[in-house]
Amino acid sequence: MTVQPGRRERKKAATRRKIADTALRLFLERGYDAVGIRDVAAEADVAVTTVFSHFASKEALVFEQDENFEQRLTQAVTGRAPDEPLVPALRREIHALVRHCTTDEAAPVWRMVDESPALREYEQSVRLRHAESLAAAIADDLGLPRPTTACRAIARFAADAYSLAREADDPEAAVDEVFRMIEAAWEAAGPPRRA
Amino acid sequence: MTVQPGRRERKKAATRRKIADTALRLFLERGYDAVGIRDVAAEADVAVTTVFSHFASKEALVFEQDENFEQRLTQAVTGRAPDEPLVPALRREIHALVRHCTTDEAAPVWRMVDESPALREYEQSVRLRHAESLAAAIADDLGLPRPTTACRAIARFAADAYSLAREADDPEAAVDEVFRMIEAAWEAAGPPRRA
DNA sequence: ACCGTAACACTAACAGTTAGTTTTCGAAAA
DNA sequence: TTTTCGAAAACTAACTGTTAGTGTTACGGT
Repeated sequence: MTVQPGRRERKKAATRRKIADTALRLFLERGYDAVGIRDVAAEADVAVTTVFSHFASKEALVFEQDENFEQRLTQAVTGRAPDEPLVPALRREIHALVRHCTTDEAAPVWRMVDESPALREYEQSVRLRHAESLAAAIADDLGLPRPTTACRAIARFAADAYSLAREADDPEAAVDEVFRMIEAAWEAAGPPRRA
Repeated sequence: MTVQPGRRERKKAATRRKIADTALRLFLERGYDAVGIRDVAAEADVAVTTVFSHFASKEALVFEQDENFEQRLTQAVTGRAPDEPLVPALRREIHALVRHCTTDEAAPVWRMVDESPALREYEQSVRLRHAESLAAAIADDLGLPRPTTACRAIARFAADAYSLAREADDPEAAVDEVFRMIEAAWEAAGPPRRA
């Protein structure tokens, strides 16, 4: 029985991790722009094409864990207590995510992102993808067949909250401030169509 | 007197326009990805480096007029009737912009944008820049020294409205729907701090 | 033991972008 | 007019991310 992933998949995962770790280390040591894909490949002892078979682009090397992020967002909606309203649950999770980004461990990475136009642009596209997933989760939670404009709007607003908070002097306060606005927007969007 | 721009600047502007027009024509004829910068340069009868001295990137060739767009947004705030509230003025302008994008003249360009990941990503960064300008205009309108988080949030929400409307089945209705939410968010953001 | 296939390597190229340098030519001083 | 200056554009030549094409290895199921 192959309950655990076989050696093949373990090796693949190991290669992937080695590439990602090496890349992040080099980026932080020498700067994102100063490190080429060829440098990463050489240091990780793999071929350039192998890097691109694991990651779609150079920027993707930095946002390796973004699926984690996405799942936390959607689970904040789908996995919340039955009696907890939607928006506060979302607020709590975004709070946690923002706090996580300001960790000493994660801060240098985000500083690097802020300093590189290419990475900033890529992060936006990642955020938009997350907003789409979130919109789908919200629609599902409401029993809608597919995301309405209101669902998508709230999801984008939440993504904006995250983005603005990261740039604010007091990130946590910014989350609260924007979420007061989102709460009002959500109520104005009309009744969640239940009962 | 050199009231009108001299021949030099006219030639420069002509070169710029020729490049942009040629590029857009080729992109629409053959598809964005199928046309290289070298093709554009050859067809416009300029050197490749000249293209990049006028436009920062290949994508920028498509969004040549984005400053126009930006000005219309900010002027909707700064140039509105003295008694008109902020959000409705913004709503009107976004309405007009969305309508403009669905014009027969502009539609093929936007279809091309929607089909190219690179262009979509670039458009997001343009939109974010516009949102920043808009936030600055809003802050200025309120007499604030610099954009608060609430200003920036409303500006982003407006940009989201534009983006969502473009993707919606009924763009104009989508603008109205999202702006009902924005209106509520704006009121929840607290009193505009005057009087 | 054997075969299919997924992972990876290698080569070579393409496309966007930039640096460095030189030529052209309009604009204003002389 | 002539000279001179500077910006615009050309040309060359590269660098970098990315991909296609083509083998080679070694795991996994038979």
